[in-house]
Amino acid sequence: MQNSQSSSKRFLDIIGELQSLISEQKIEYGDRLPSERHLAEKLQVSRTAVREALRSMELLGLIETRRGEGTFLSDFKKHQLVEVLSTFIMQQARSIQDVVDTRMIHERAAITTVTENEELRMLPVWEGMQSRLREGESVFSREDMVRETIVATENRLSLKIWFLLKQYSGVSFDIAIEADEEVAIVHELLDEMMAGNKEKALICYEKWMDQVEGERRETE
Amino acid sequence: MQNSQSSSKRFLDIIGELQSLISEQKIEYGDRLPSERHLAEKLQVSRTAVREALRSMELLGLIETRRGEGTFLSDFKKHQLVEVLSTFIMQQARSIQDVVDTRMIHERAAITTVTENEELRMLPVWEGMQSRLREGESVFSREDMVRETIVATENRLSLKIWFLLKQYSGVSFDIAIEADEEVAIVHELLDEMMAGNKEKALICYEKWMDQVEGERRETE
DNA sequence: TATGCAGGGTGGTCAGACCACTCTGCTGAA
DNA sequence: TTCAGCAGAGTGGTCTGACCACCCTGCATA
Repeated sequence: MQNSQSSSKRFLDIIGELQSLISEQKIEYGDRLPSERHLAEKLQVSRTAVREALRSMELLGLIETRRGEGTFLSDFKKHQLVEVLSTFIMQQARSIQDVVDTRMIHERAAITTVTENEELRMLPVWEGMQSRLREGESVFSREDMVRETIVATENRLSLKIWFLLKQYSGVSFDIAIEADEEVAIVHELLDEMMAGNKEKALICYEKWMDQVEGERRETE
Repeated sequence: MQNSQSSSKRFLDIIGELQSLISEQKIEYGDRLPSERHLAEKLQVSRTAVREALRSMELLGLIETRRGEGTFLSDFKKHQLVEVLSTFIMQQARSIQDVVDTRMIHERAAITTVTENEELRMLPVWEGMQSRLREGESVFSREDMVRETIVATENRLSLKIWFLLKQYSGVSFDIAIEADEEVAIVHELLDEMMAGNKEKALICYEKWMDQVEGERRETE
């Protein structure tokens, strides 16, 4: 009938038709969709098929169902988002290097943002980190350091993406900063950040990451 | 029974049980799952319910179904990823500003990468852009300019994320670079990039974005 | 006027049936 | 003996019709 998968994947077609219907009828986020029975009749398929499509959409957060009330379009325009993300995820074919590179893009951006913003530089969290470093608290991990920096930027989207990439890249990130050398580098990084030296802070970051990378290779 | 949604969302429970079953029985990626009928019997639910769960998982790319053969566990370690993604997507709570900021993070990173890499700076695409700018070709849009820069970095993941964010941010990006002022800025940006002046290139970029932002506000 | 109940609509679930497809193993012909 | 071809079992895909649990509304009753 249409693309490669053709006969199979009817529920994907139904999802597509639902999306069309939503845009045609200008259904806004929070509005109610037609009932399952009406949809089945309108699309000329069984209620079973409609439900399979709806459940999938629900799992993706596109819709929300309330028994006795109906099915509602979730707010936000997540549709394309989900679509792109899922194709990206499903295709995989992603070289691990891209994931690492992209993760570092977000990390560098956070360092830059903090370093260039005086208010952010004065946050108590940095002092806390340095004292924890000095005292050699093993609870202070690489992940903590980077995460707090991104948190400080207050860009929660970047934080989410970073978190996701971190899991993906499979790097042993949840490791305490203990080795003297590493402690020194991170200390320097923090110093430069708090001093507002963007270039130097970034250089420290690169040094740090190089070291982490070297360590990873050794353990292979 | 369990969390807030309780009675509703049975299919979510089923998904959970399936995941348990998969890990218990050590089903590897590519292996076949028990048939829908067997699962229904094992989990003591109807085949309908099992199917709704399976279709959801299929849409997420966790499994793959082949008529006449069975249901197979997809490869890749998508599970956590999808989990993170869905919570991220479902929660929304995303301010549009975060989206714009994050998009710019990727754009700045691409400019930086190109500017710092001599090989990338020598790509013919930049010359082409400048001549197109000079000749005032309206086919040359803001989107083209930025996209090509990210393409040049060869980080396809970053490109995907950028593309996604661009769609989201709702900025009129598919606009030709025509105004004299804008042409001049982009020209300068390209010049600085090709000269390898990272700082100046980034300053140009900020100038450009400020102008685009100002323009957007005017048309509101 | 205010309370409470009944009915209709909605999603949630189920059993059972049939179809289309794939694989396997048996049967019969070469 | 070998191999082509067919039949059957098993699988996902779809549909029907039914019942349940729940929510809302409006009407009847106190």
